Amino acid sequence: MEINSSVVVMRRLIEELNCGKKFTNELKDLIKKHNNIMLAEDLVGKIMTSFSKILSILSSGVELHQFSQVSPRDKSSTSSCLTSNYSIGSCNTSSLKDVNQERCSKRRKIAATTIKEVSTLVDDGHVWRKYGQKEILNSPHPRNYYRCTYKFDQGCEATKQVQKIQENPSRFSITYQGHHTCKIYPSISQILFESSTNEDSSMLLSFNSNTNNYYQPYVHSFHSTYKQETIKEEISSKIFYPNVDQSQRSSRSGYFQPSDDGPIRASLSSRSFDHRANDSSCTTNCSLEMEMELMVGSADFEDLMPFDF
DNA sequence: CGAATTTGACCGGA
DNA sequence: TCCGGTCAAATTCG
Repeated sequence: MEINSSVVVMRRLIEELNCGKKFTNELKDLIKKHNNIMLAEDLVGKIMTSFSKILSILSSGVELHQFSQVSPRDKSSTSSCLTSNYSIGSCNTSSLKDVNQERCSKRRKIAATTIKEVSTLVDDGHVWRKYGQKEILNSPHPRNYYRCTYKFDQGCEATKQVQKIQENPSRFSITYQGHHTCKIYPSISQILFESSTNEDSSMLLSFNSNTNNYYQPYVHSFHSTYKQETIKEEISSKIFYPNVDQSQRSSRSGYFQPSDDGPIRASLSSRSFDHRANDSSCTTNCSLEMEMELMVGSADFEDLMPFDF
C-alpha cells in the first residue's frame, strides 16, 4: 500500500475511533439517567479505555509514516513543530529508514509528547521511577529521567523528563512521552491534567448527602471508575465546600467541563433548605458557574476555592 | 530487606 | 567524537 494512502486510512481510523468514543460516552450518560447499572458503566469504562489505547497506538503509527515521507533536508523544520522550543533530545529527528532497527535502539521511539511548565513538582497522578540524570550542554541544570513504575509489570512505556528552566529556575519543564497503558486509579490531579489534553473528556461530579450531611462525590467519565476516597480527599474538602452553614445544605452537584483553549469550566448547583425552620417551602435552588485556570502539575486547590454563596 | 535513587558506563544518532 | 537517552551496579531509604 502506498504510504500516502495509508496515512489517509490511519487518519480516518482515528476519526472513526473518536466518534465511537463520543458515542460510548453518550451511551454512558443515557444509562446513568435511566438506571443505576454499575456493571454497565464499568463495561463502558473499559470500552473507553480500549479506545484510548487504540488511538494512542494509531497516533504513533501516523507520526511514523509522516516522518518517513520527509526528505532529509526538510527534517529539521518538520521536527521543530513537534518538539517545541524545548530541546527534548534527538529522538524526534532521528532517521526512520528502518523501523525494526529503531525498535532495537536505546533511543526513544517517536511517541506522543506533551510539554508542561510548572512552578512546583507535585503528584501528577502516576507513579514514576527515576532512572537517570544527565548534565545537559549549555544548561546549568541537569535533566532527570523518569519512567512509569509499571513499565515492567504492565509494559507501560510512558516516560517523563524534568528539568529546571534556565531563564526561570523556580519553574520546571516537564516533557511527557508516550501514553500510560498501565491500570491504576489516577488521582484527581491526573483527572484535571488529562482534561487539558482530551478535548472530549468531560466529567460529572455528583454529591449525594446522607443523614450526616456528608457528601459523597462520585465521578463519571470515560476514564472508568475512580477511587472515591481520592476524590473525597482532593476535591470535596477543598473545592466544593462553599462558605455556608452545612446544616442548610441538602444536595449539591457539580461538573468540570474542559474548554477548547485553557481554563476548564466548573459548575456547582446547590439545593438547600433550612433545617431549623423544618419548612420544605424554604427550599432554594442556586447555581453558579466559574472558570478556573487549570493548574497542571501544581494543583494548588486552595487557590481554586472561589465559592462563596 | 525490598524498593527507590544515584551515578558512571554504555550505546547510537548526528 | 560529542551529546543525550538508557542501563545497571552501588548506594540509600523506609
